[in-house]
Amino acid sequence: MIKIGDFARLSQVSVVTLRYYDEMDLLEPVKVDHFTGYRYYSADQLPRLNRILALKDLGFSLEQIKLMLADGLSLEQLRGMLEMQRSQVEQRLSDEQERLVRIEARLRQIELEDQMPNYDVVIKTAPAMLVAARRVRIPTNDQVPEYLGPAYSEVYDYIRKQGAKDNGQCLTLWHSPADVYANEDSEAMVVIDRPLPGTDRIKVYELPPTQVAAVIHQGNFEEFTQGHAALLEWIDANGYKIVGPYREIYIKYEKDNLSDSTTEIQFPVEKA
Amino acid sequence: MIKIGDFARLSQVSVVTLRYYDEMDLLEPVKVDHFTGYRYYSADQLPRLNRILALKDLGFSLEQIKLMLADGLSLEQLRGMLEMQRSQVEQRLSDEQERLVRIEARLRQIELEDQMPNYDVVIKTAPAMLVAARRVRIPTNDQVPEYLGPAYSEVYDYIRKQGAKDNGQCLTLWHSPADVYANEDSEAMVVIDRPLPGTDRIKVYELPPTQVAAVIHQGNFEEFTQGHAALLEWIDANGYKIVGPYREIYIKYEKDNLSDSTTEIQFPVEKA
DNA sequence: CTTGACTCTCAGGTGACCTGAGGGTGTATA
DNA sequence: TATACACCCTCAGGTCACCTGAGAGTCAAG
Repeated sequence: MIKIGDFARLSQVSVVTLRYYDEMDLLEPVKVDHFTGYRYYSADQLPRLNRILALKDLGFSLEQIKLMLADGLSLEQLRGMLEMQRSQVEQRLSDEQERLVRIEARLRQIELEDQMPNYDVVIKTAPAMLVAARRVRIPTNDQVPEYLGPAYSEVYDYIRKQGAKDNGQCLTLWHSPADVYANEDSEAMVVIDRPLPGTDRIKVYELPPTQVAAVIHQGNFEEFTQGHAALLEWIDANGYKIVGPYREIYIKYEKDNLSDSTTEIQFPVEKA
Repeated sequence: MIKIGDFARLSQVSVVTLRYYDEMDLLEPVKVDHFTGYRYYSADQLPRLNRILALKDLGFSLEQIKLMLADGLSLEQLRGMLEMQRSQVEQRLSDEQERLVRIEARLRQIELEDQMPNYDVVIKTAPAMLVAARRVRIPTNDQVPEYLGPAYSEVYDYIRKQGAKDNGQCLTLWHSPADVYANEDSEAMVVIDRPLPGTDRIKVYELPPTQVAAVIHQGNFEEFTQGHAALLEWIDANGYKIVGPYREIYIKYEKDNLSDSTTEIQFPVEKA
């Protein structure tokens, strides 16, 4: 008959934790005094407690440990749980490894530029969307407005003519690589909420959900190259690779005040 | 002016999370309608949100991120935080790696023995303790009781004669390696609560706090070898090394019923 | 004017504990 | 025998980064 404090000293587990394990039905004292509520343990309970600690050390939750300590658990089930745990730990391991890579990339960037980077890259999954699109080839970089403008007008007109509605989102897909600025192959798209028939000039299809690396660019379209550079560098430094045409999503756009625009640049990526 | 739901869709952050960031003063809407409580965001806030997400991805807490986003933080401080984070991530990384090793050791053991291992090894720090000790050499393994018994009597007598008190804990230090069972060099110790003078035969000193790998052995002393074997195997499989004489701590001990004893076996270890 | 999508606040939950308040218990010493 | 002191109890509330759900108010379209 060992009082909780002595049992705590023996096992190096805090009194609070022992009470918590009691409450969880994970390790119940051999006796609880009915009048005082005092908990009394036995030396025979140390192996069970040690098993709990060992399993906790392997990363199992108390709930899982309770299962594993219950008798009637087959060896197969036990092995299954261990294997699941192994794969989870492997996952966490690689997560931490990637995190470390990202931290080191940021440190290097600080060394080089003497400031926090201007762009923060985030990985996300762009949702599936139904779009109406007009694809055009643009001879030189400064002709972009002159080609994209009419392309968008054409798409919007078509949508209106079909009696459908856009939901306000529009984006451009650039089929040429990010570092090519001549004869670019681009696609002006407007998101719509229900299917329409397509034509030769206007295609209607669904963009599937896509994992992308993204940055927010604020200001003129001419400075997009900076965002592209930041993204390309990040993608390279963090072990991703580009797997499709990149997207420009126009979040804030006023013709009269182009330098106050906000645009998201998204590169579809996968882990290399 | 973007409503919270649209801002959530743009940023792929849940509405709940945005409200939480507002409450944390991490990202406050540009405007909150005083009557309805509706939050309104601006596209200009996306870069800040992206920075929050990027830093969260590096493993920082929201509290740390708040600091890092506050202006007036020098580049030096920033670099310091990143370096701290790097070392913490490295720590977690090696923790997970060790965890993986332990899981795989357990899986192997299950394959071999077709059951959960009998002993669960835990790493802990044995606290510092003040002891009175009598060191004796024991010719053969079956003479252990015949030598240790008188040694303990001598220590207890000495403590009593000095008018001091033992606190009930006693242990044996084995200076010979665990796999040697002849001519063993052992030390019978009793924990005391205040300093005593020593003699030729009885030494009084403080055992420093020591990191140990430990198992609980239940039953006869003759079966200790199994516990030793389990410990040695674990220590080897998990990349530790033994750095001192091992200890036997008598937790439950009745002369009349030796097979109902409980003993802790502790090997002082360090990471190899 | 209704419908339906959206928004608000507030309370409570998650896991594995820890802290502290307020009060009872057990034993050794003056 | 009184008292000091270490120990034990329960219960409430906190941690972190959110999520769930209830109940009620708001907005835009039809």
